[in-house]
Amino acid sequence: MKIGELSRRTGVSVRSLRYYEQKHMLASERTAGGHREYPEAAVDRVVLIQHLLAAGLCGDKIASLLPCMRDHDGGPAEMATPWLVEQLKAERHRIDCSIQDLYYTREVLDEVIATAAG
Amino acid sequence: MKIGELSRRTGVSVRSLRYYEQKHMLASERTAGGHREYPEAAVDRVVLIQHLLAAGLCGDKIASLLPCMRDHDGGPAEMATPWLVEQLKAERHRIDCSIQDLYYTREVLDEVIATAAG
DNA sequence: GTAGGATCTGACACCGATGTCAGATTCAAC
DNA sequence: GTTGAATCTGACATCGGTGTCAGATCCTAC
Repeated sequence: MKIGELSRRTGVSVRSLRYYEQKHMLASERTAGGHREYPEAAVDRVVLIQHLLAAGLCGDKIASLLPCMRDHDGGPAEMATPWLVEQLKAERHRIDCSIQDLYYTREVLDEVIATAAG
Repeated sequence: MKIGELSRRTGVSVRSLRYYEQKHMLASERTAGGHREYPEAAVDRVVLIQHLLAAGLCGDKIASLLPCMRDHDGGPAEMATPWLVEQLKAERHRIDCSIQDLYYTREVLDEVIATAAG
């Protein structure tokens, strides 16, 4: 499919899709004229990228992580290097901290909301 | 205390403390010569601000939220306006979504880490 | 009084994801 | 063929929190 359709189907702007490609998170074939052509699987891929970005992973990490994931075909295309595994463990720890922080902040918000209501 | 000590005790840079003040998240008295002077309670306040910032609330929201919180003295200094309550509920929802996203992403990371280890 | 460390203000830079605009080119439908 | 919509590239802007630098001023210990 073309980039416009991918944008429509994922809710991600055309601009962002091009950015993902620039950062090597998303690949595309090219038409004779230079237009991007995506396979069906690109939809899931883009959704996944959005999740990872929302979780605070930067583009570079995502780019190196993606080939190490199991995809629909089964095994991963690449094995994570020890260096990458360390990075991912650090990210995992950061995420744990974020989760704790979010729970705490949600309680703070709840208290203020409750106080205003009561 | 002076800004340097507050920085040391909270681990927040002097630059950031001044920024918090500029955004009305943090108040200070001034010496005759213009130097900032903080009460003891500023330490907790700064820690709280860090939590809220880490949770993705922007400075303006935090500034309007803080006076509506219960402090050590008991009741809040101000009541949250209906508008603010709506904002906070929206933030709460955003936080819920973030938590879900983080759990999902953590699973993804775990899977890659496990695959690399196994 | 004086020296040196701390603080002041104001300005500019940075990051990363995204928006937006301009001008050129391609694609699809008639 | 032609035309209008879609896409291309490249550049610049934005946001918020923070880093950093310069030059001036203050505070404290001697």
